[in-house]
Amino acid sequence: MPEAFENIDRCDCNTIHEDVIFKVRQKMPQDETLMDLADLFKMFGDSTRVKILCALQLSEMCVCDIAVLLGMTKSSISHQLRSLRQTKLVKHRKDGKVVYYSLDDEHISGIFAQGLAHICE
Amino acid sequence: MPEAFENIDRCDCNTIHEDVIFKVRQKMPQDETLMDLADLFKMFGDSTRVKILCALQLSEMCVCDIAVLLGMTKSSISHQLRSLRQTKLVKHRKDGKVVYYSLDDEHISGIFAQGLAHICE
DNA sequence: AATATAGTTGAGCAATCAATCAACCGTCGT
DNA sequence: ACGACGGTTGATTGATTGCTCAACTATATT
Repeated sequence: MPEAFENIDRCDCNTIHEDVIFKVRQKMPQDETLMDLADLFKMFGDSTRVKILCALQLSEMCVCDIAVLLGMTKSSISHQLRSLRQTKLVKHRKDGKVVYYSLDDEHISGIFAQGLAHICE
Repeated sequence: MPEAFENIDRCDCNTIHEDVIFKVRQKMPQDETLMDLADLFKMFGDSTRVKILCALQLSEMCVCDIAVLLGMTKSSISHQLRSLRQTKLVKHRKDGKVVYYSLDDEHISGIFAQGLAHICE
């Protein structure tokens, strides 16, 4: 039994196209990469975070600014910014009491553009 | 009170940078668009769906093929394919008993590429 | 020192979600 | 007609998740 079918125990069906499975398995990125990719896109999969990222694309903003803009509490915004910080999508600088957030990745606008292209098909 | 602060009732803080909020609010895409965008990226925010999309990028596959490849049940794969179908990310053709799935969007590879670029920074 | 404001944090809760299970449909081979 | 197989579906369940609330830190003002 070739290595391509090592997972057959957890699967409830027979193999139909051995060649396809073998070829695809060889070319697939490794599991960890795809997990990281999913975790990244998870950040774009919530409307609040999308709005925050979209806003920061237009201007650096403090937590209060974002809260007023979206009509939400500082707390909820702060929680989301924490996630975005951990995923290295936003960065922050402190000026007195105020914490200013801005984008920390040049790929974000590209990801948005591709997504919008799909929406507006 | 300018219209830029119409949401101030749901917010628990004073406005700091009126000009920034006003400018950003004018340039932001409308709410519905951003909701749709989040719904799209939600599809990329799960490792099983990412793997399915990644596999279909390499070859057309039937449900059993994908199940064997990922070591999961037909049922769980079928459930995920249903979501991907509804979001117009994959299409299917039937040949006898077998249902073949393939990508239905040319932007997917672009989205993947941008995401991977962020991962591998 | 006292107060107010900007922001963070952890616990709790309701909603969302992905895998499981069992039942089912449709097509093929006999 | 029957059984086997590929695939779908709905209900259930355990886990994840986003917002709220309350408590807290830190900086600025008086």
